[in-house]
Amino acid sequence: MSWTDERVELLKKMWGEGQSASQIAKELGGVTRNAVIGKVHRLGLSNRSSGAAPASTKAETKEKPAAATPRAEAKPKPAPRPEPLRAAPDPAPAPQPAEIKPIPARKQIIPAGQPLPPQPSANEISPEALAKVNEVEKKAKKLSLMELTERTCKWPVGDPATEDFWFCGLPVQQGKPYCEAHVGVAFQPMSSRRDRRR
DNA sequence: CCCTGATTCGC
DNA sequence: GCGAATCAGG
Repeated sequence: MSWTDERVELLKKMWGEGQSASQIAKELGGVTRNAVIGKVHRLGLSNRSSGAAPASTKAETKEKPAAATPRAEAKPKPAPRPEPLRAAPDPAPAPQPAEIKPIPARKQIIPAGQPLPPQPSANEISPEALAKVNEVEKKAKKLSLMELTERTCKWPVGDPATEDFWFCGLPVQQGKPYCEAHVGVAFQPMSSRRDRRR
């Protein structure tokens, strides 16, 4: 893959929105996060500070005081970040890019991708599996929607309409959207579902 | 371990 | 210009 105008544009857009290099890489496809980062630097649109807030979980600015790298020795590192001139008082803290509106006004839509959340309905599920879940939920990482990744259990817990709502977040089972315990209640073998009829 | 961005340097 | 390898850190 090469950096066509379209791809560069998407890169700029996503980077501007605070997306991580790896997320951008996945979106673009055919490139690694390294490639994305490299491109970002070459484009000179490194520091994401345009008066906008982090927008995402992690979006800090790293500072390199002087870490002695084994290979290169002399590294001219003058001004890390100028940003002096510009008398612009501009008190407005939130510029509003006018395009990023991930979450509309909606009430509380649950999350996710596609097959997700069947809350355990207390019945129809093997007692063992239920016990397991209840046990695991205590150890859950209680992630917010934004914190979910491909490797975190996406099992929702609690009432979305309440503050007491979170996602399990434990390590998922290979290829599944949930952790082991939740996979247990999410994927019922047809056989065991039968005769459990109340 | 998972992840983040930053930098270097051979291609 | 590109990006893997590496570094530094959360």
